[in-house]
Amino acid sequence: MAIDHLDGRLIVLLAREPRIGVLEASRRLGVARGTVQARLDRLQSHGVIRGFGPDVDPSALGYPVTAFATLEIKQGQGADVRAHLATVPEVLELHTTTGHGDMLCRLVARSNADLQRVIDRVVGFEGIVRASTAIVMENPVPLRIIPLVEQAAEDAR
Amino acid sequence: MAIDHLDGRLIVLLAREPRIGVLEASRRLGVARGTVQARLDRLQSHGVIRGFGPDVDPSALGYPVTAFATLEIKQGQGADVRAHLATVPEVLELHTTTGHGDMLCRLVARSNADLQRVIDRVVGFEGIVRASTAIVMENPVPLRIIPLVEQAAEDAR
DNA sequence: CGCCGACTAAGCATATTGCGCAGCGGATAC
DNA sequence: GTATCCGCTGCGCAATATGCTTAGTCGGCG
Repeated sequence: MAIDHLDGRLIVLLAREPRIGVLEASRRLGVARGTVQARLDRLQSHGVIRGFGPDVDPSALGYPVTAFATLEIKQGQGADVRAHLATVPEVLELHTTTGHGDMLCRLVARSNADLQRVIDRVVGFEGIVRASTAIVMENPVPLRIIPLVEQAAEDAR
Repeated sequence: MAIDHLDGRLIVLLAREPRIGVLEASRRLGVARGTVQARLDRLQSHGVIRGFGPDVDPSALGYPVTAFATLEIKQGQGADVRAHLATVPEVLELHTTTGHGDMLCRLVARSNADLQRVIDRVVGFEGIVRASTAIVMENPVPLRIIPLVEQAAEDAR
């Protein structure tokens, strides 16, 4: 779904100041409250905005180490491996990618030593042929969406 | 910061039903409103909960293609490359990782053809020696935090 | 034993929400 | 040209939530 300029401003506003409500947003955007409400409903029902879940920082929870693991899977074992990885809390996300029928997953751990435990648990499963892990040192660009929203809103102009 | 069982339940509740307010949360958890308010304040001030930003779906915005690019950087060019990548809206996140002074970034694009444009823009910068890209086909485990929160709350028990 | 921190329960003024209403363009179809 | 539709506005209403304060209770800890 395409978004227009007002949608873009609304999303950016909400991203920057999530605590504000519909009424405050309408004041900031200079439109009627009903308009903001209608736009929000539309954005949510169209799935552009999935929700407003709390943004939890794993490092504040005691998991300061992040890593990405590339997994090589034995043919035909994909579904089993997925189910296995879904049971590991430290697996924050999992993608299947082009390449060699591979998967890429994001892991967190309590320490570098703990990462070993996590990796052992991840790869300790029949069907995973090989895993190569890259530990994250810095995160210069944290997961963001604002620039893309602005781009999309601009395109619709 | 360690979280206790009530913190864990609160976070999970908010993650599952973000629209509920403090009062409703206190009803669901069976505790007083002031308690929920105090817990929330504490979680936020300690950075466990960074905020409640809208969860935007790039594919609904017209960017259905996701890819991960591993970048090899020329020595000493790290800072410049970071600044460059930060200007590309399609770069949703960027990490520096162990390995070969490498970086890993998440990209989105409007189509596979458009991905070529994005990659050209990403690597069209002096300082990037090589890039290898993996296109995401499926996302069996979307970015999640609930299992980790439950784990952390359990550990504190 | 006394203190302290956390939780409960209640109250109050204010702000926000969800909802419906009529009116008003601008764009579109005929 | 004109009828129609759609989105936005501005308003009002009752119901509800918020921010804040107070007082009382309970358990742990030095």
